[in-house]
Amino acid sequence: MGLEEDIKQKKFKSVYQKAGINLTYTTSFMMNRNMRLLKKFGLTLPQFNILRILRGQYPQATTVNDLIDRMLDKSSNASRIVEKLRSKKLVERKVCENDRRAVDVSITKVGLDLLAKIDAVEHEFYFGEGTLTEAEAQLLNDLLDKGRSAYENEN
Amino acid sequence: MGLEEDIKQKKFKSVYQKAGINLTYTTSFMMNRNMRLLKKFGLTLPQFNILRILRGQYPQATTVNDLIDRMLDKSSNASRIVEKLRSKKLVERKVCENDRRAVDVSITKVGLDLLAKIDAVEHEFYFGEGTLTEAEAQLLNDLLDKGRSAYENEN
DNA sequence: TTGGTATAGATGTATGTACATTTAATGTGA
DNA sequence: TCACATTAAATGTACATACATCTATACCAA
Repeated sequence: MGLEEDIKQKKFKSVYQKAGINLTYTTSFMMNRNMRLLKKFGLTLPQFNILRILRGQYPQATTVNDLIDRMLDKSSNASRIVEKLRSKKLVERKVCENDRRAVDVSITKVGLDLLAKIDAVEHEFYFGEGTLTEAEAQLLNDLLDKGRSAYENEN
Repeated sequence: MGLEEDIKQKKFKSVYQKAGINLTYTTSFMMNRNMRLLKKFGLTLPQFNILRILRGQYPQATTVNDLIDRMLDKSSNASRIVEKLRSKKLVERKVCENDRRAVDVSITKVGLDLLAKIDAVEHEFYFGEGTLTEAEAQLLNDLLDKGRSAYENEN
């Protein structure tokens, strides 16, 4: 089914407008899907993203500021998400010794075990081989990078 | 700048994983941008999307249920967004005469005037000609449609 | 007609986001 | 050393989302 049927909009002003709306619709579609998958593991998407960043650094700790830098959605509020994860014992926080303003966050054994379980279904999060060929996926990456390239000075 | 530098992640498991993350990142990038543009007009993105749907139907009214059907993010909570718009005089609500459970929502003159102002900058919301060629934008549409096609039975 | 069910929408709750402000620690220049 | 700016993080507020539940209306079959 094409985009037109999905959102019940018959025509678009231009192929550019359609691409913009298609991007939003497709991403929202996949994110809703991923959210449902993660819910089975008791995680929300932003919680999962932070856990993965922490695993990437493990066994090093990561400050809240570093987390914000590396989150897909730059401006989200890492402090409160970390607190949620801490209350589930998935991460630990301790004041950084070198800079007592900063907070070192690290993933716990419990957190690592949970991520290991999610790894087993991780391929479900993305368009897979049955959907796009490798060349098509590469092309999609290139088009997205090229699209963003016009805005490099922003943000 | 490629995705790797933007999100400070050096490598991906596959081109599919990279495409998934690229989709999320790019869409979030553009939506943040659009949000900032809309803020100048006193609107949030979902409020803007609902106003546009209402204009598409104008002068016919649209029920809240129809709005939910046609919103890009299907599961959002239309009632409360409509109430925000009503408090700004941008839409009107009245109980539907044929079905007193339903609520007819229509855009007001004030709402139409506001959208007309936003139309003047609407091209800023999407990748434009300076960014992708028409053929590339079309290709992007095709890849997104193909990507979603594997999940047609869901939702 | 009536009793059960479906539907439209509103509402409560937990979570997250955007943004401004606050607090505490650090750095810096006279 | 000390005033002042900067930085890291937390917090308050308005808004939005996801989901469950509730209320009112409509439908439908016996």
